[in-house]
Amino acid sequence: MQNNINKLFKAIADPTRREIFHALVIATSALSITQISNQFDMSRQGVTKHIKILNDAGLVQMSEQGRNRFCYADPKPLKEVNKWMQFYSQFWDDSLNNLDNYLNANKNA
Amino acid sequence: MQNNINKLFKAIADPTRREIFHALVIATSALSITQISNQFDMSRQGVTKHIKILNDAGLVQMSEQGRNRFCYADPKPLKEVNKWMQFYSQFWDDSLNNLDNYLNANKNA
DNA sequence: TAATTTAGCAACCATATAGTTGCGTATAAA
DNA sequence: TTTATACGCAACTATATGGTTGCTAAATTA
Repeated sequence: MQNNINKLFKAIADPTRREIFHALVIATSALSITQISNQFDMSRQGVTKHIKILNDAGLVQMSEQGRNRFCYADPKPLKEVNKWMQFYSQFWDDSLNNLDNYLNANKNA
Repeated sequence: MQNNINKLFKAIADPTRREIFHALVIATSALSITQISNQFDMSRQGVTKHIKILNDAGLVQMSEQGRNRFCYADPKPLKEVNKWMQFYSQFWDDSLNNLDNYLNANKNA
């Protein structure tokens, strides 16, 4: 359906998912779905859906223990996003990259 | 409706928008809507919508000249995404950040 | 054994998203 | 002046998304 980088960008596009991810990153232990839900003003099922998307993107890993499913963050896939951005970082402070120059190059359009 | 960082993450979440943005970044001149459309298998209106979202996120700037609207990329807002990621980068290669450690910390859950 | 807790699954809902077509209008070219 | 081009606006469509509730089953606790 979708390749990894697409899943990744989609996963971090939602603010609630970024919050859940953040909560897991700063947590000192893996958290169960219920534990995560308690931190958010949302039903357990809502959280479960977000967790699934984060898991599909590789940003959250799971470990089943009895009736619990402990979740923990794995930020490694973000390296891919970082790689994507690195290409554009060369233009961040590029003063050539401004209106005048672009438009001058476009005189005969 | 949405703050800047949310607009930004949403804007880059769509693969077509990332392609349009990329095309503008590597273009040697600003491109009109029609010129961009010609590079994609999509209607002009479809491209216009994507451009609007990129523009709202600050990733694309516009300059009207007669009947043309020239678009050029502005990667600066991506700095914000980079800032977001920097926090998590400290955990990328953190060997403590693995299943066993998390679960050990969770023994009495 | 009975009650409680954790969580999955399915159905449902409202809204957002990604795309289209048709049409009108301003600008530029013949 | 007529024709062609670039573009915005509006309406429409299909599907994705973010959320809910209700139910069932498995695991744990009393």
